[in-house]
Amino acid sequence: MSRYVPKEIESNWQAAWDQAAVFTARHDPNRPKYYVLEMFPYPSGRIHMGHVRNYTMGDVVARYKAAQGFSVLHPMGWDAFGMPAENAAMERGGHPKDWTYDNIAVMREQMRPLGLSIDWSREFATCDPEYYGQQQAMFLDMMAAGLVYRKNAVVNWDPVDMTVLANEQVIDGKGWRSNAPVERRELTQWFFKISDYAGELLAALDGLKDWPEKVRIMQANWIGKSRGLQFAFQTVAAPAGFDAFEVYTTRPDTLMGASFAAISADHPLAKALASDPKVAAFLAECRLGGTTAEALETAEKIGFDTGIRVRHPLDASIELPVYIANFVLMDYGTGAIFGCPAHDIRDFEFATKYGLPIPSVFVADGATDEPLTEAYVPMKSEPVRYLRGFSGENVQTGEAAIAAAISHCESMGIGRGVTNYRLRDWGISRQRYWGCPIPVVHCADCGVVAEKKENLPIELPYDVTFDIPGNPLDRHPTWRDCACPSCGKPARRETDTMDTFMDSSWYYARFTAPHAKTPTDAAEAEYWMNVDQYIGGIEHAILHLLYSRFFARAMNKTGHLPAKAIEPFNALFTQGMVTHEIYQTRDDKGRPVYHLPEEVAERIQIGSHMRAALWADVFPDGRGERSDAEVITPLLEYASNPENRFVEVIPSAKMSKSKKNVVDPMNIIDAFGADTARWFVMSDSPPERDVEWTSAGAEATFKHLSRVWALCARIGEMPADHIGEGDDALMRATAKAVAEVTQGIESFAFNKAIAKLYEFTNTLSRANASTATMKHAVRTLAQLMCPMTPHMSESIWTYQGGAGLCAQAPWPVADPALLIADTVILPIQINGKRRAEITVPADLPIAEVEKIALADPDVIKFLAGAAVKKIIVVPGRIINVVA
RNA sequence: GCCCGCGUGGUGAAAUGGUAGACACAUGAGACUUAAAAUCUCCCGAUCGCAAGGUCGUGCCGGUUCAAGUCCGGCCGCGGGCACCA
Repeated sequence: MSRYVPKEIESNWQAAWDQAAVFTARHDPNRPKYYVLEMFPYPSGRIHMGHVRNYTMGDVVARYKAAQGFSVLHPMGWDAFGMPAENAAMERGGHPKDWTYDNIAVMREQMRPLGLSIDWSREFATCDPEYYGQQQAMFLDMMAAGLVYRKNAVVNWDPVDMTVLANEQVIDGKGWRSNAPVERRELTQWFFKISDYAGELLAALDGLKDWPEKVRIMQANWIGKSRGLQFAFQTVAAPAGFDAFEVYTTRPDTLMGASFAAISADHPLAKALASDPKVAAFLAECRLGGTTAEALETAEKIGFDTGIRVRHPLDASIELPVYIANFVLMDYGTGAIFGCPAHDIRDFEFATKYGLPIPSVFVADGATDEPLTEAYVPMKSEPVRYLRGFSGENVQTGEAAIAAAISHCESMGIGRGVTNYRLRDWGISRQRYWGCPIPVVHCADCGVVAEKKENLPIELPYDVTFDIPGNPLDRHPTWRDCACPSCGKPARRETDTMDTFMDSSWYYARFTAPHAKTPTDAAEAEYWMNVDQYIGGIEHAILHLLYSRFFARAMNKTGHLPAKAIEPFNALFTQGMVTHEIYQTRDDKGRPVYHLPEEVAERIQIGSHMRAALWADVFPDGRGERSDAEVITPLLEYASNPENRFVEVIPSAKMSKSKKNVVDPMNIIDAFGADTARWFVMSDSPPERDVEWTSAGAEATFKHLSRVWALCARIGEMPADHIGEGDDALMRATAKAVAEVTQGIESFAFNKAIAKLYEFTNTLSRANASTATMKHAVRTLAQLMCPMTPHMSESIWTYQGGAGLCAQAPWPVADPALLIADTVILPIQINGKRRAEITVPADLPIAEVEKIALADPDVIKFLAGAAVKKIIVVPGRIINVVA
């Protein structure tokens, strides 16, 4: 065994694993299965450090579970549809399909040298017709099951690019590409009835014990359950057919504070009034501006008095004006509200603007009834004194009063208690080319007709161009024009494609039978589902994970997944980002200029602060071939002159091309090997937290692995008959390492597992034990490191006489007897301060321990004659003497 | 505005209510070397002390407890999610 040169071993071991088909997932009914999945990548072009961290984490779990005897499924694929491919075609020419598959080829080749234990035979891309054809089949099944429908919806429309924009693509009210002002447009779109499942998706969150609490809370907030009263306002002087309209409120206890009613600009009553040009003009005004959060926040609250009045449901003598208001949403509740300015900030603003009365319903307990200068909105659990309404003069909390108000109204025949959800139906139509075509046909006679299943997949045509704005499918006559599947007459294919979130909502199920002629295979799904461990970024906490949970239910309803798979991910882990410093200088106008890490010289400490300089500033003719020693003096000289230009170092920033702080994993693998990259991203920081990539850290990792390598070589050269004294101690240390590393991996505390491996390595390198014990210890070390550093582990394993492949060796088990210490060191506290320490047999009775403790000279010294009031002995832990 | 989470050395971080800072990075000192690199050894929270050792110390204030980084209450700061949701 010579020097540690990763390049010489890594590709060989990868070939050995491939040859032995070690990572092929096998449906073995006699073994428990384990399905570990990392969120599959978008083929953007190159892999980045975030991928390395994500897939290494999954790989550690996969390799560990395999060593434990599980039949492991660890697949990989590509989330391959989406806009970047079209943008690339528009900007650089070429075809989205070619761009995508080229990227996939590059990234697959970049992933191979990482040595991941992936079953590549199951690989697919969502843009493969074999995949999206099955997705179309499921769409038809779900349509037949009533889970899909069409309706009009307001969207952000870019009039130049002629396409719908997602909210994220609207910047300052303008299209991100075209820079044209975005319009709100009503389009007929396809929707999934996810709202039907709102209650179930919320309730089932409680069962997801192995999901991060944070993600469950985020989903619960997103689903947004509320309980309230829905009732009808009887109208006065309204058009025919509008004798009444429904409103919804979560604060029915404030009903006596009503001073107006307001309806959405999209409300049927508003539309009925639009024959009045003034109303029509107001509605048009409401439609201006985007639907983004930003646009809404800055938008002024405006209203239009319709002249219509409604009667207060609790007191018919009170008449309230009806406004059309731009802040009332049609798709939440009933699209109409009652305004209670005294106890709602927004209503207060509105009432003040339009000079409406502001009657109070309650005041803070103990407060006097004074006119309000701002809305008084107590917490639901805050006690208040009711002035008017259902509670009389009682002091009550909002929660109790709300419940009382609902039952009071119900008993009087005014409305009913209703549960509402914020979650809206999932709009999946995209006016885009590079997505899964929606398999329906529009026929003049038959209407919307589902495509026949035998015609699937409806494949995307290749002969399209992106030189004109809009969806190329719309102007592709031979693809667009087709025969009606029902009557055979000429008809028009749906040219919208599906939201790419559809593609990622079921790929985990497809991996269980990637080549099946149906979307899934019942026997395979039964064996492999659910995903036992899912790993990915927190950015998918809501949309992807919620859609997948819904889609699994929809697949179950249409017979594509067993009932046990309606929650497809048993355990979820959300990993942090890999960050890196940003190096910034400023140009003459003070604008930031970013620099690549390799442009920046090592930092020099001058006095109390660190200074970083650009190589180019220190060596105007370039660094050339200067050695590290040759640069240090010029660097020091440069750094010591504060007149010089220095680089501002901004730590812990997300890696991004524009900030030039991206570290290419390929460079790291070239320089140090995959094992170093893998070990580094798993060490130091807890996996859920961000980890900062530092070149010093990477080098230190490489040095450590080199030390392990050298240690292994040294043990390999020990004479076979060497007898040492430390056998028992080393056996104990080995058992302890096995227990602690296992515990670390089990609990996703990879940083702690690695800390324990450092500790064990240090112990082993200082040990003087017999050759057999040393060899056993180093083989165990190789096994424990194997999930993180699989290549090096194989080399050590083989060199030390391990049988077969380390990757296939059973995970070591610690002998419990070796984990129990004979003696323990007990610190002694006196009044809570540590004063002494005693070593006693581990099984010594408490009474004996007390005796020894009280006889200890240090204890006697610190007690200084004071009487002992109490002595607490925590066995194996600590002794506290209270005086 | 509402809902979460987090504040520990120069840095990344450990710590079932039981010895705060494991493990590692950086810095410093030393060994080896003609020299450098590499490698190895030691120190490394603050403060007082020659030392032994003492005192203080987990954002701030208070509480519970024999014992609090950890539990409870109130502040301050940072981060994340949601938001015309009636």
